[in-house]
Amino acid sequence: MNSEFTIAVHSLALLAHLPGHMASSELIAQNVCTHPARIRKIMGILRKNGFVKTKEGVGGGYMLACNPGEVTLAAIYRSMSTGTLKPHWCPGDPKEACLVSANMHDVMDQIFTEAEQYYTKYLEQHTIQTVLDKIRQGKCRVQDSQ
Amino acid sequence: MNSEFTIAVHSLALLAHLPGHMASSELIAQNVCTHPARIRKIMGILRKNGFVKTKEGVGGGYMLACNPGEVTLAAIYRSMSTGTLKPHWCPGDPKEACLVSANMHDVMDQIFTEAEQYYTKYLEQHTIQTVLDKIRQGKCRVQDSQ
DNA sequence: CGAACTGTAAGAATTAAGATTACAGTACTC
DNA sequence: GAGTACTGTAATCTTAATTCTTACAGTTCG
Repeated sequence: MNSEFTIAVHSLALLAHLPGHMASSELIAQNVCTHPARIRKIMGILRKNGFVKTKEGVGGGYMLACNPGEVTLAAIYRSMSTGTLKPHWCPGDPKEACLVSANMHDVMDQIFTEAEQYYTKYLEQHTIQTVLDKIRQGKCRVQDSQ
Repeated sequence: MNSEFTIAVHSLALLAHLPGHMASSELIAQNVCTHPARIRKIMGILRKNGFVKTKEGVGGGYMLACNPGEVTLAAIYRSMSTGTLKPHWCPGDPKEACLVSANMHDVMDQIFTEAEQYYTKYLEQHTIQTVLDKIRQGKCRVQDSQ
């Protein structure tokens, strides 16, 4: 799995956290620690799925377009990363005479797909809001350190 | 996630499938479609966890040391790949003043850990035997084709 | 028009995964 | 006890996935 799901959650949580619920790709990128172009790509997917709205041109950026308490991590995962849990490489060879070698790929594929459903079942329990709550009640580094 | 879990399941299912429940790393490697050295590495982990026994020397190889109906995929996953579901890259920066950036890493880490528990909960439902059953009832390529 | 944004794609750089090689150790057989 | 057929393990090479960077066209506002 790549990190697009994590970055999407981070970006949405950040927008929910900020007073105006709005930020440019550059600001989000700094917060996430990646490149603005990567943020724009991910926000494009979130826009197509209705989680954010885009404002182009001067003073533009991304704006939260959903209720943070209603959007689950499962919904975000589904729009970003469905199917990325299973490894890329797969064992066996369909042309083999041995049943195990010939059918292992299909069997494991089915198992990974069903396991992913359990995975997303957990993600249903979290929303952008609950993530934000966890973040806020987490240790406040700024005051702890120095 | 890399493919060690899948290969481990494949190897154990193959051993359970074979009459003598035994095979060399080279035979397994051919069946899985990978290199014998990779199989030996994975079988070493399975041996340390008691799933197989090793016989070195001439006529040696790996032998099933467990009841295929009792060993769940969850047990195999735990010994091979715990923690590999989460992406390697992680967003945010603990040194940031912004709470979201500072704490996102810890929060997502916790979420991925808990989601993995749901994932393995599904894997509890499968054993080497149920995988083998699926393989055997799957379409038999050898007779279908040609 | 020009400045400050987004949208998108191509290519480079980095990192993880997998393949290969090598060789020491073990056990069987002659 | 020498030779053969295995495993155990580590180092290195290759390939593929991920991430970064650059570039530029399109949009909006002053």
